[in-house]
Amino acid sequence: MRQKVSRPTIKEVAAASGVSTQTISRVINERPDVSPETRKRVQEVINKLGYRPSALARSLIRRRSHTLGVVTAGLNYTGPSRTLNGITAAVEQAGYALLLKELPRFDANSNEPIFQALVSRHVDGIIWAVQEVGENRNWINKLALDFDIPIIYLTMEPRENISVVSINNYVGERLAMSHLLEQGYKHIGHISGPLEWWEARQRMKAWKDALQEGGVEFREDFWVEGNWSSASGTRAAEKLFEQYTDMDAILVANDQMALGAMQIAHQKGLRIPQDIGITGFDNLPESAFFGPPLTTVNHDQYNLGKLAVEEIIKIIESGWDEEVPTQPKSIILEPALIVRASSLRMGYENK
Amino acid sequence: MRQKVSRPTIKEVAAASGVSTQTISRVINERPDVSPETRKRVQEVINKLGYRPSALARSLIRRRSHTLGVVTAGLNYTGPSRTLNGITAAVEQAGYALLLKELPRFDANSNEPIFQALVSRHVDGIIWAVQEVGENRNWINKLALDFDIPIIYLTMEPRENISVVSINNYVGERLAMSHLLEQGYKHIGHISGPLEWWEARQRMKAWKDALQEGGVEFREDFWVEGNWSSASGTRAAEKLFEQYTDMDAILVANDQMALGAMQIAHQKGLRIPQDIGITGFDNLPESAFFGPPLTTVNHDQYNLGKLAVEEIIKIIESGWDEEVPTQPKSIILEPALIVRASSLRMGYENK
DNA sequence: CTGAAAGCGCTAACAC
DNA sequence: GTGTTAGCGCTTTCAG
Repeated sequence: MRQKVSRPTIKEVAAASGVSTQTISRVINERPDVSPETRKRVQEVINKLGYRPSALARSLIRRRSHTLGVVTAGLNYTGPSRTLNGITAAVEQAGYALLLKELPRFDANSNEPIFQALVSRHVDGIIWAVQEVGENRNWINKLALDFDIPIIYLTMEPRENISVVSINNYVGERLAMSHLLEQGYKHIGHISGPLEWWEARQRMKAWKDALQEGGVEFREDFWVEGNWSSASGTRAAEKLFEQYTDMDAILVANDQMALGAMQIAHQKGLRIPQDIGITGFDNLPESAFFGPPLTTVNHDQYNLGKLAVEEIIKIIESGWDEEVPTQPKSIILEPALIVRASSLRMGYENK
Repeated sequence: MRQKVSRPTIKEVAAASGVSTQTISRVINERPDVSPETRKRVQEVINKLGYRPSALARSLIRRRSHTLGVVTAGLNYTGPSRTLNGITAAVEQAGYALLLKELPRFDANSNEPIFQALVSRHVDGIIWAVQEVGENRNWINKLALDFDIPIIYLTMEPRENISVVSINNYVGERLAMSHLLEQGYKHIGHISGPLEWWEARQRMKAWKDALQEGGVEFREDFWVEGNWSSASGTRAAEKLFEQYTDMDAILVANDQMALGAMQIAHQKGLRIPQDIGITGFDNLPESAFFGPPLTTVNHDQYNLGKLAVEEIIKIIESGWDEEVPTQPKSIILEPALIVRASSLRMGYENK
C-alpha cells in the first residue's frame, strides 16, 4: 500500500533517483534525450513514490493552463445542464480541465469579477454559456476586449468579430408553424417565453412571419407572454382562450408551458388535437409521454456545448497570440421538428 | 479605455510605483504595515495598469488554492444538475473556485485519473457528487486514502470514517406508502429504479417494509424494475398490470417513470386515482401539471449540494493537517410528501 | 545524454 | 514602514 504523505516534488524524485530535476522533467515530458536506463530507473522511482507533476507549477511557467473557464446560468433548467454535459465531455476528451462559474441570475450584468476570477487562474479560454437576456450582453465591447483571452459565446444573436454557437430558434418554430398549417389549423395563437430573452423573440418572430405569409394579420390578442414554466403556461393559455375565441391551435415556445396549456385545454373539455392543436419546443424526454404526446422542436443542446469547446480549443491551439489570429465565426445548429399526436388532426374528421 | 495587453505582473507594478514587489504584495493583501501615502500611490498604479494578482502563483506558495474539485455524473438528469446548482452557489458564496469533472457513466470505476487531475491542480477538497451505483464505491478505501485531501460524498450509504451528505430515500417512500394505505389502497405494486442504484434499493425497501408491516406478503410479481426513464415506466407498468391483476395502486420510484405508468393506465381506460393510485418521487416541476397532478416525494437537491460545500469548507478551514482533524460525519436530509390528485381517492366513491 | 543556472508570479521571513 | 533574500514546483535556456 502506498503511504499517505504529502505528494513528492520533482526534487525529491530527483534525489531518490540520483539525477537532476532536469532529467526527471525530461522523463515526465517524454523527451527523447534520456538514456533508456536512466528513464527506466526514474520511472520506477516515480511509480514507487506516486509522484505526479503539479499542473499549477507547469501552468505558471508554460503560460498555458490547459484549463477552460465556463460561465453558465440556470443549471436547474434542462437546457443549460445538457449543454454543460456536452461541454464537460468535450473538455475531458481534449485533455483540458474546466473551471465553472454559475451566475446567480440570467440577466446578471456585473461580469468583471467573473472574468477576474477566471483570468487570475490563467484559463486559456472562456465559454460564455449564458443565454442572451435583457441587457446582459452590453459589456461585450467594453469589458471582454480588455482581457486578452479567447471567448466563445453560446445562444446569442451573432455579432461582428466574435465567435458564437447558437441554435436556429427561428427555423425551429417555422417548421412547427408549417406543420400546423398543413394540418389545417387556421387560427394559431402563441405563448411566448419572456421577450427579454433573445430566444423567445426569435421563436415569436417565426410565428408572426408565418402568420403574415399565410395572409393572417397579426393581432395583439393572438398572443400571451409566459415565463417558460408550466404554471405560466396555464395562466397564458387561460388568457389566450378568453381573448382569442376562434383559436384552434397554440404554438407554445417550450414544452413546459405546452404542458400547462394542455392542462387548461383538458379542463375546458377540448380534445387535443381535434379541437385544439398544440406544439412545444425543446423535446424534453418527458414530452413523448404527455397526454397526448407532444409535437415539439428538437435541438441538440449537448452538441452545442461540444462544438463550443472544440471551436475554442481550435482557436487556442492555433495560436491566439499569433499575428493573424483565427477569424471569429458563428456556428448555427439547425433544429428538427418531432411530430407527435398533439398536433396531428388529419387522421380525425374535422369538426 | 484600458489597453489590451498581457496583464501586468507584480514586478511591473513595483517598478511603476517605485517600490519593491513586497510592498505591492502588502497592499494587495491589505496588510496594515504600509504607509497611507504609499498605499494610495500603489493603489493608483494598480488601477491604472489593471493589475490583478495571479491566483496560480499564490496557490503555489501558499499551499492553498481556494479551489474545490467537484466530480459529478449524469448532468443531463435534473437531480445531479440541481445539486450542482447548489454547489456552485455555495462555492461562490465562500469565495472559492470550482474545478468540475463529469464521469462518462454513473458506474465508472477508474477514478485514479480523475483524482490525479484534481490533485495535480492542488484542489483543497473534493466533493464526490456521483450516486452510488454498482461497484462504484469499491475504491474508497483503496484509493481515496492515498490522497491526503478531504473528500465528501453525496448520495450514498453512510460509512465509517467518511463524510456523507444524503437524502433519506427510505423515509420518503415510507411517507408515500402510509399515504396510499390511508387512502384505502390495498394492492400496491412497485416500479423500482435499477437495483444497481443504492437509492433505488432504499426506495424499494421502504415499499417492502410497509407492505409487510401492513400484513401483506411480498411477492415477486408485485414489482418490476425500470431504468428511471418514462419509456421504462410504460414497459414496467404494462408488465405489472399483467402480472398483478388486483393492483389498485403503484408506488413508482421517480416521477418520469410515474408519467409513463400514467400513460398506460389511461390506455387501459383506468381512472386515476379512482381505479389506480399513482405516486412518484423527485417532485419535478412538471409533475404538478401531469394529468392528473402527481403525488410525489420532494427532496431538496439544491440544498444537498450547498450543505456539502459548507461542510467541506469547514473541514478545510478547521485545519485538515492538524493533529486532530475534524471528525467525519454524515448529514441526512429528510424529504417531504407532496399530495396531489393522482393518489387522492377519498373524495370519490369507492368503486 | 545530462546538469547548472535562471525564472514563471508571488509571499514568508527576516533585515534595516 | 520598507527592502532583501529565498523559494513554492516546475521548465527553459545553455553548457559540457
